[in-house]
Amino acid sequence: MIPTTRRGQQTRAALVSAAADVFAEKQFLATNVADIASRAGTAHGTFYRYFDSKEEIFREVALDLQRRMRAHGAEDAAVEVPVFDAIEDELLWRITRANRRYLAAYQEHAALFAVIEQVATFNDELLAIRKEIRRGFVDHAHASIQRMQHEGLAFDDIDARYAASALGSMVDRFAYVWLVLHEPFELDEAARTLGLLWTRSLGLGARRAG
Amino acid sequence: MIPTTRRGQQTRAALVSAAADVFAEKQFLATNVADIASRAGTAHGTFYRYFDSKEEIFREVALDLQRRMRAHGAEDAAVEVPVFDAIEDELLWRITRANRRYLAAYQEHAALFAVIEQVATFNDELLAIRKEIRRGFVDHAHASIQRMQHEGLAFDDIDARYAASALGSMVDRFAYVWLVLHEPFELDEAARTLGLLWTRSLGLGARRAG
Amino acid sequence: MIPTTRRGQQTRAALVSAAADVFAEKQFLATNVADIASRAGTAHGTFYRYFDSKEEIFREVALDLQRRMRAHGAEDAAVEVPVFDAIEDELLWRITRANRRYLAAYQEHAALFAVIEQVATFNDELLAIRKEIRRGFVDHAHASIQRMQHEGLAFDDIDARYAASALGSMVDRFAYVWLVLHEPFELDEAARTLGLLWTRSLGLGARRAG
Amino acid sequence: MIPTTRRGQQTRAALVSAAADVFAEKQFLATNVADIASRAGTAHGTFYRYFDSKEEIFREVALDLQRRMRAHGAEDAAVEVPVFDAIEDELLWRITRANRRYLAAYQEHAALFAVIEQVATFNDELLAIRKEIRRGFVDHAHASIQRMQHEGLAFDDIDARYAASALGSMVDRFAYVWLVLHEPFELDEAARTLGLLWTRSLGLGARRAG
DNA sequence: TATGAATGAGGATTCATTCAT
DNA sequence: AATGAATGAATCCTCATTCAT
Repeated sequence: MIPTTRRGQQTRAALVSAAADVFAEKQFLATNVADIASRAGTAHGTFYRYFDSKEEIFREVALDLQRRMRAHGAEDAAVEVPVFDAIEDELLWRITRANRRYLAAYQEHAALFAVIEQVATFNDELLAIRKEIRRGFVDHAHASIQRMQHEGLAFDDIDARYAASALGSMVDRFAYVWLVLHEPFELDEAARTLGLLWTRSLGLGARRAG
Repeated sequence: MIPTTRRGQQTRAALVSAAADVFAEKQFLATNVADIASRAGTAHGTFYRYFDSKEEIFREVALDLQRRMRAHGAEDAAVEVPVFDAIEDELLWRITRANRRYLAAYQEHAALFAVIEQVATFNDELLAIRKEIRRGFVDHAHASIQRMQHEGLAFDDIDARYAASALGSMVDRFAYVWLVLHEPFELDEAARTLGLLWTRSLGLGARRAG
Repeated sequence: MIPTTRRGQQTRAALVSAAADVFAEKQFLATNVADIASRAGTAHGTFYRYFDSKEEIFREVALDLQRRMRAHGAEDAAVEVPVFDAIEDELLWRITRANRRYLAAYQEHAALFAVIEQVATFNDELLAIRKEIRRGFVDHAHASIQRMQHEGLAFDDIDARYAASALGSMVDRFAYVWLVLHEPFELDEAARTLGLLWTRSLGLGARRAG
Repeated sequence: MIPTTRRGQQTRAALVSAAADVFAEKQFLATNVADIASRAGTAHGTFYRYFDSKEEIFREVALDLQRRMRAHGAEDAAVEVPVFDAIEDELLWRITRANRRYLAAYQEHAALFAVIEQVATFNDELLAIRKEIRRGFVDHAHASIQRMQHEGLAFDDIDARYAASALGSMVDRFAYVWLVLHEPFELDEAARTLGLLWTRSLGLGARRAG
């Protein structure tokens, strides 16, 4: 339910914000509505004025994150592109930058990503949102690979959809292993490596290392 | 607790087997001990003669799977290696085969993998087992990449550990997206594509598509 | 609380009217104050400006119905009485007409009667009102029977109070079974049958069917 | 759920018995599961081993009552019938006895009847049970009246179904008014009066008071 | 060893009512 | 007078685990 007065809006926002914190701290299962309400400084019952259930507020938190990630991507797109000698250099630069962006966003919200990952394993609606977050990344890759294949810049003996899904998974899961499972990696080196793996696997950087 | 009598051993085995079925069907959270016991044809209380908790029997089921996967890999290693013209051909063949093996195992036990993935998000012990299953795959890749780098067969401008983790994630997550999230892929094409992406990203198949 | 301004009176009336509708639709327990307020087009809090509780507004609705039923009876009493050959004919006519009136009123407000019946089972005040509605009918019958016994028109081997209660119950409960429990009956036939049972049971129509 | 061991059966029986007591004392709405469990001397959770909800145990209590009433009727049917001068005398005797039986049973379980009446106003399943209890009485009356009409013992200008329902309602509601609403009546006089009203209304005792 | 009954902590949700604006 | 936000007590039900036989 959406409040009409300023006071209501503040309360609702406080609940969403508190929920994001608590979910990040205690994950989904260990979080209970009472935690969220008390963290937001409201009565237990007030929660139910705005949300029907713990699932619903979680959805809101997850959608917020999705929205912020998209906004993040857009603002970042305004960055000026340097001049390159070769098209392959530019592609490597672009891909590395996109991966870096994804990793950085994951890093910033790692705890929330971890919970979303968790909830997606037992809640279909959240699974859909999780897939949605992923899709933006993968669909974009799919289109890029197809374009590069047409332009003779990428090997055309592989299926672009398979490749996009696999390479998307590579970045996505690498971030998870790094930031949620805490295997020790480092942002710049990760972005560089993933960029190289990505471009070389598609053939973009083929002559470079020859 | 490990039973001494034959009857006890049968009961215990029946519980583990029933648990694997029920966990695969209803995931971890929705499964309750009563389900497992009744599926095993024993009384509810009997469960606690052999296991301390739901977590413990799950651990056993997960370890069983891990054991079977390792056995699978070993038996498969006995397959005869054909004669190749070039070392790159052989590497592609080996890597594709390893990936195919992983995908096939995942396919066979997809439901259980999905549950392990779920439980690993909120249970540290299971997370360790999950990492263990993953490590076999990734450590092997790490060693291989290092060896290939030393032998001049792979690009040496990337960190082998980063690459192994990333490529391992690629295969692992691809399997999840395919078999748990049900994006439509096909085993042979998947193994072939993953093999090509893997080898090319490391430089092994560089000349091939030139 | 009774409002002084015209606006207040309108709001209060809107609440009572809305309450009657909602109570008839959802019975008492399933009705909540928010329903009534929103049906009346007022804010939730406004309700409590005029009524102390859900019970209180229900009492008002019930009393309204009682008032209307009495008015109904009164207006009906103005109907001209035809000329009869025998006193028994006239009594049958009067009793049938009274029963018909009660049944018709019940029919018109069946849903509300049903709720009153419900609330009377757990609320003493409403039980009193329910009895009140009933009493008008039964006391009148009691007096009539006594008079007829004195005049030799009715058997005097039965207690008028027992008989009045029993016969009142007969009509009252018949209406409930018909209109709330939905056993299929028909108004005219019902009024005729009840009238005959009533008069004969008291001896008024004894010779008639002999 | 039905227990297999003696111990379980005792617990279940204790719960049903406790429920009957508590329902009779506090009616349905004010009764909560905790009351029943503690009255039965069991833990709260034990209740749910045997019953899914408060509604379900109430159904059991109500069905118990229904069963006992039927048994009551049957055993009573064995009473020897005296010799009468006239058929009307015998009918009056039989009807009075049946009414007395119904009133006595109601008297014995008045509190439970009251609750069943209550629950039937908001629970469809209980309403069905309530109707069932009533039906035994009314159907029997319906058949009797038809038979008496065929044999010329009862007026045939009224519909037997209407009459049976009305007269059944008369007895049923009289009992309620007496034993639940506590209007002061007395068993023997009530049975006598109801018997006379019943027979005379149908014409059976027509000459008697002539 | 097996059985099935008993336990009781724990958490979600509702809604009549009060309060601040 | 009206609004709608806030309150929090009350109660149901689940289920992992323990116990008595």
